[in-house]
Formats: sequence, C-alpha cells, structure tokens
Amino acid sequence: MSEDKSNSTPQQDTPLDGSDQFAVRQAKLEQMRENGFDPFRSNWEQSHTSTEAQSLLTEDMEEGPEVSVAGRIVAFRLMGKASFLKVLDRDGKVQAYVRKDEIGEEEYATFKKLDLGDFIGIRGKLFRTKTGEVTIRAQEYRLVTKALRPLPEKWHGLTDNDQIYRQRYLDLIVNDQSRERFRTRSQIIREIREFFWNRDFLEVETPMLQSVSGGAAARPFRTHFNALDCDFNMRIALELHLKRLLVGGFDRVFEVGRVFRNEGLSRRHNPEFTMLEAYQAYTDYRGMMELTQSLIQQVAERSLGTLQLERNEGDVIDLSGKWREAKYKDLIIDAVGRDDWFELPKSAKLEKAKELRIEVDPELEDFEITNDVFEKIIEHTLVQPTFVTHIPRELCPLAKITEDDSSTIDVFELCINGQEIAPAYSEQNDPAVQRDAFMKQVGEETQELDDDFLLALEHGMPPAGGMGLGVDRLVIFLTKAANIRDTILFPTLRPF
RNA sequence: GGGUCGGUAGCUCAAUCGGUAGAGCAGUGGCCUUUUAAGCCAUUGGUUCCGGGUUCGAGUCCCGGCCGGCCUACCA
Repeated sequence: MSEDKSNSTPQQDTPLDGSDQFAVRQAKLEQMRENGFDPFRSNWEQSHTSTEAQSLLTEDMEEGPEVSVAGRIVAFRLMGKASFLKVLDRDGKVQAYVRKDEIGEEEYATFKKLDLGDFIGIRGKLFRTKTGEVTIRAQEYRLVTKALRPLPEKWHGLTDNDQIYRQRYLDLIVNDQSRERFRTRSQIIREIREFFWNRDFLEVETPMLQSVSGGAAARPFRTHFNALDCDFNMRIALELHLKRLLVGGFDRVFEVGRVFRNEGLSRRHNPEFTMLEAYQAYTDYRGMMELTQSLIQQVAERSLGTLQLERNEGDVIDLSGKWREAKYKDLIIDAVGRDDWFELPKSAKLEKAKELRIEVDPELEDFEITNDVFEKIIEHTLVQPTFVTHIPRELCPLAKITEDDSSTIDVFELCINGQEIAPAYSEQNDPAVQRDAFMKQVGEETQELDDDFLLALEHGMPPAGGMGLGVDRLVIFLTKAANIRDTILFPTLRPF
C-alpha cells in the first residue's frame, strides 16, 4: 500500500469508517495540526517515573503530592465524562484519572480523541481509587507524540515469533515478561562488570576485525577492508588478544563483548553472541573455579535476589554452597557403564556408542567419539552446577597439561542447566608446547595459526588462569528463557 | 543443510466432507463521573503469504517458492 504523501489534507468528503486504523490516526493528526498543535514537537517534563510516583502515596495519606509523568498509553477506558488510562514508561505503569469537570470541556473533547499507543504527559495529584490503586488525578495533560500504528492486542500481547523478533519494540511495549527479561539481562551484565572491577580487573577492548581469528575452532565471518585491500575476519573469541595483554603486564584483564561465529542457528546458538573472558596472572584453573562460582553466585544474588532458580521443567537449580566437581573420565565411565572405556579400541567404542544410540561418524578420532558421549548423553543431565575437570588434552590446545597425567589438561568446564556455560584453563604459556598443539589442530580443524600470538608468548606470559563465559547462556537460565533469541534484543534473522 | 508443523482482519484465534470466510480485542458512531481484559447498543474492516495446477466450485487438495516454530546437523 502506498500513501499519497503529497496530499497533506485529509479527504473530508469520504468519512473514515474506521477500517483503516492508520488512516484514522493520520486524519486525527491532520486535524490537530489544523487546530494549531504539532503532535511531534512538544516535550513534557517528567518529575517522576511511574513507580517513583506511586511510591509517594503512602498508606497513611489520602492525597499525595503533585507529580508529572510521561509515557505511552497502554490502556484507555473512556466512561462518559471521566476516563482512566494506563501510562507505560521506563520502569512501569501508572494509572491516571481524567475528568471533564477538572480539565475543561474543550480539553476533554480532544483528550477523547487520543489513541492507544500515543505518548502523553500528565500532571496531577496522587490519590487512591476505590479498589486501592494509586492514581494520578489529571490537572493537565498533553499529547507528546502521536502513534500512527495500532498496538497489538491488549490481552494476549504479541505471540507471533517472527514479529516479536523483527519488531522487538512491539514485544517490549506489550509483553511485560519480555521487557522484564531484558532489564534483567542488563542488570546481569552490570553486575558482571561490578564483580571484576571490585577484584581489580582492568576492563579492556580488543579488536573485532582480525586478520587471523583464533582462540576457538569456529568458522569466522569474512569481510574485506578496502583501504588496506585485504581480508579481515570477525573475531570468534577474545582469548588471544587478552593473553597478549598478560604479556604486556596487565595482570588482570577482562572483556565483555560480541563474538561472531559463522555456524548454524539453533535454540542455543546465535551467530553473534556475547562472551565474557577474564584472565588473571599468578593463579590457575583452581583459582578460576573460585572466581567463576563467586561471580555467578554474586550476579544471581544481586540481580535476582536468590540462589534457588526454579526451572520450567519444575525442578530447582541450587547455586548455593560449594559446587560439585567431577572428572571427565569418571562421568564417561559412569555413563557408558564400563571401567575400561578408555582402553577400548576404536571399533569397540563405536560399537558401544551405537548401543547407547549415539550417532557417531566412524571417521572420528578416539577422543572425538568419547566427547560425543559427553555431549550427547552427559551434558544435558548436568543441571546442578558442576565443574567437569581433567578433560582430554586434545580438546583444548590452549591449556596446560596436568602434571601427573599427560593425557589431560588443567581445565574445567562448568555446566549448569544442562548446558556448557563456562570453560576455564590453567593457560598454556610455553611457546613451543603451544605451537605444537596449534599445529596438530591446523589443517584438520578450523583454527588458524596465529604466529603473532606465538611471538608474544615467546616474550613470556606469566602463569595465569583464564575463563570464558557465554553471557547469553547465563541469561537463559537466570531468566528461564526457552530460547537464546529471547535473551538477545535483535537476534539474527533471515532478511526479507 | 535435512525432517516436521505452520502462515486467515491491525492483534489473538475459528472455519465440519472441497460448498456464501467468522469471533474477541482494537477501530468507527452513540450511552456511561472510581474503571481494572470496564460495561451496553450499533457498525466498518479480508489479495486467506506468493505463483501455478486439479475442480462446476479451493482458506481447505496437488506442485513450486517465500517466511517462521520445533526437532536435527555443523558450532572442541
């Protein structure tokens, strides 16, 4: 449909029947302009937010002070010569009561022409209605911004997923739960920063455009830089640059930032997602264990006020106390039901995997079959916080090898809510061992060899523990979201 | 990428065997000075996602496409 923008006067000879709500609202807007109001230019001074205003009327008071609020009309109940409406602003909703005999006949006539979705300012004293709701008795109101499109339905809200993601603003206006979830997400990220600042970590920013994207084995997004006429990748991890800063003498650094992985979409994967990584010199993965547990406990306590998280499944995740530790090998042996799993030849492992109904590619390496067992039958059972330790060295080329067991590395993988949420390592700082580990990966895997990083290691990186945490996944279980897309304001979608 | 389910009014949803496409909310016109999904009366509004096909007749059946949900695969 194309509107004729050149025709600024509404066609008065064809009365609007109300079928085209956009046209009806546009006609109202034109009418206002003719009467000398600009429905977009006015501002309104807020004295309080909706919830601040409501708190001013305490139990013992009959009438509160005068307040001035502004927001979007989300409920509108006209009753002849008086009306109730609800105004939504940044921290909630407040009800207002408008009477014809208090604002005047003319004002009331134009007030009745307002629409759901319009922004208005209201000034008046607080009182309590019959049913006890704190309400503003309007002495003055003004339209601040006209909304030309109608809001989604008031009771069911917006449920169409596609529209929720593509027009997130509508979701935020009408779905309280969604609005609340994104406020919580913001609070969580704020508490994460607070935690690290308090521990004397330096918050830094490292490049998103990199000529070599290392630190993980995911496929990158590629782009081209015209000025230098060369290709760049978007980063897939923060790790290698943060470690360069350890070399540079920043003993404690962290970054919260977006990383990009050119892989599939799923309920738990978005191609751009938010990663927290922290590196601390003169500690190891054990130190990271204490840090990670404290971090998540403090964040949950401060942003949710509890360490007991009820899941949609009905059970409760208990974040309190000291968290369970379990060795990778023990979990595997337990899951497959035989002590000699790690001594079995590959053919026997494949056989057993088939028995357990795990689909495995016979081309896989031994350790990959084992890891499939972990990912497909163990990981989703780790609902209570569990540090999985002593992971096979092949899985993490960037970690230190365990002193008394050269087959494993000094790392943990923290699982909560059946999801891997935060890995941490005693970071590998021997440049030769690091190079060997990289070389084994390059070619068969997607990790690229970052020579510049190895050069940095040759200058000496102090012993350190490091950890990474998928912020979106943390938000998923802290806010009981069903899907990663419900925790990302504008998730990646197929363009129209 | 594969499987599967879906797309109907601004929104939330109906539509029997293939037989005139409906309701609630929103809108429009009235009534209503403490409502809470306000209420009452009246009423407008449809390229049934798009394009083909079968049929006397298609929202419904078939084919192709677009978009999405869920499952699955890739993502140490």
